[in-house]
Amino acid sequence: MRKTFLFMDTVLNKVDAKGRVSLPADYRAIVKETGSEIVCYRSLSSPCIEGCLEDLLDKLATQMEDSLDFFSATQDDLTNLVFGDAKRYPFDSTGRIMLSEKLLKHAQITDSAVFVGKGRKFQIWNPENWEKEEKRIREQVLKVRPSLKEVGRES
Amino acid sequence: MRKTFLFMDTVLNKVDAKGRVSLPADYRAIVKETGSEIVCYRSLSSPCIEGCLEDLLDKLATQMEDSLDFFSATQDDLTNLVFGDAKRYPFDSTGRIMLSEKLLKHAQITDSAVFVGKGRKFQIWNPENWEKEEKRIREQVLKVRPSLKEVGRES
DNA sequence: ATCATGTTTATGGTATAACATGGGAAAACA
DNA sequence: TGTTTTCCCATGTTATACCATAAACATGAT
Repeated sequence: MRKTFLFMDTVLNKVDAKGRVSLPADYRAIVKETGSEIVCYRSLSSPCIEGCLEDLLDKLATQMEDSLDFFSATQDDLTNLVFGDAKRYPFDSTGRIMLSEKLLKHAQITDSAVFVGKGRKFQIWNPENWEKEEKRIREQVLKVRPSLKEVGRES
Repeated sequence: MRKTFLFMDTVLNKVDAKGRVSLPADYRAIVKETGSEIVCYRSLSSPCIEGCLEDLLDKLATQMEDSLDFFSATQDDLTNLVFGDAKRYPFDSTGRIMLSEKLLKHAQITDSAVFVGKGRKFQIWNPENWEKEEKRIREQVLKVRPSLKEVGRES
């Protein structure tokens, strides 16, 4: 069981009529090596699916248990929101997960999907939506931090 | 025995004339793997049934013993209510539990019920009531704490 | 570079197992 | 003995596991 792992890269895969899609091989390796499982839920902020290892949500559950008391109203709302939407998505022997209708609809995904690494988490986007989103993010970043234009150039 | 136990997802099941309802398969797996039992009681704050593993109530009892708020009247009353109301709900070979008239009435459940995951706990709602409740939570949470858009992101 | 070869990955199709749910028999209870 | 609860079988549906092929990739030799 390795200590560090990162969901990375951007991978385009097909989604078949049953909603099946191959989890990128690198992601599968992470699941195997950590012994955890993939959990997905609708992103609260974007029209995309978000995924992470179950370990991360378990950590969140423990934090909530410890920081807020058993009868807290805030805890009530939060846990409903987060865990009511999340669900395990195990992959079969060929490496595919089956996305639910709810998730596909939220992300406007029909016949193909883009996996985007985010470190401890990843996102699954409709390809056209992701193209726009990536553009938006790049422009936003350069607006806020013009100095980043120089990043990566050998000078 | 697995490392993490999280009640998740939102699943709609039918309730038959006898008050029987299938416990979601994922929940049953948790019960089997932990060797604990499902305990249900009327929610103190909402018109719904609340459930968890017996282990969790045991933890609550221990917390009350050890608490510096040993004489907190409120905590005391709340725990009394829970333990006075709680009861084991074992499931049969087909995976169904039989909800009592008391619980069904409190949650206004008749012919169908929605299981909502809450991490270490879960809730059982009348479908229409849950629809309203989910809407309320989403609006409430995003209004009060916009930063919660970041829930689940590593901080 | 180009080609050949073996390996991993993606994807379509299908068989199998698991699940939810209706119904009913046996057991417990009053 | 009537009522309730528990247990088990039967069925349609759905999800899962598995097989087969095709595409992508890495590797080494020419």
